[in-house]
Amino acid sequence: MKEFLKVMKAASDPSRVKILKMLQKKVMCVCEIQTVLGTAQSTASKHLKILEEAGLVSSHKDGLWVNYRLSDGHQSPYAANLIGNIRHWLNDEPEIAEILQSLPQIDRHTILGKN
Amino acid sequence: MKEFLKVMKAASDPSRVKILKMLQKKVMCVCEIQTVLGTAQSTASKHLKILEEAGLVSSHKDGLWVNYRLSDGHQSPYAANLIGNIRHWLNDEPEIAEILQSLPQIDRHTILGKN
DNA sequence: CTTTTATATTCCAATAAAGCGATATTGAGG
DNA sequence: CCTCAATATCGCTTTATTGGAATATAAAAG
Repeated sequence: MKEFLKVMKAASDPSRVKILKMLQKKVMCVCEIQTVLGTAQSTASKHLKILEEAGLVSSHKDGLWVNYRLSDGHQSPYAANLIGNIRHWLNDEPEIAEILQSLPQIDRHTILGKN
Repeated sequence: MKEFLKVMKAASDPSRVKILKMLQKKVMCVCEIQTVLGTAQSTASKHLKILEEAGLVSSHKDGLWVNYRLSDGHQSPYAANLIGNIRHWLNDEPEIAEILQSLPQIDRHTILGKN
């Protein structure tokens, strides 16, 4: 039950839904996600933690960066189901479509004015 | 997006999940649900409202009683999906199994010592 | 039209969640 | 080592959510 509730709870916040939709397009680091969401860095990091603990997202370090990607769902059948469904859900929501369109311009190396 | 969030939020409370699992077995009135959950009447009523607004449950009056049943999901594809999946989810959770087993003994006419 | 019964709603207290700034951690590079 | 960059965690405030008691509504029965 707790496992199920974690997934539902993780999926019931707009910022986290946006993150899931972004990660459906590409692997991203925290600073990229933070930029797209327009939140503080700590906020983005916390959302990612919640998603990861629900089994919806996985991370792995690459030097200073932490890359987040959609989970393959092996941790939780509930997570697996949601990951599969959300792929074709919400794509027509203006809020989401706009974000997805902006993704190609988001690059970790140009975020803090480097390069 | 709001529609999706409503469904996820409705499904992220243990009492509401229990209600969904109960209604999978039979149509129930508020006082029966209240009894099984062991909560105040207002609490049960409020949970049912949240479930109904998410499109997960529907109600219809029968005299003084209000009968609640699982929705057919036509209001929301997200609700429809959850209703379909939850049917075979969580059945092995002790917390849920116990409730489901107790359902046959629950009857609105005997709840307040009447009969 | 008053009373009773099942449910809905309102109000309030307690708990949880979200956001942010500040600080801590961790890894890379001098 | 010392510093810098990316991320994580902590402390705090604001806002939601939950639960129950009390009250309101609505239908049935006298």
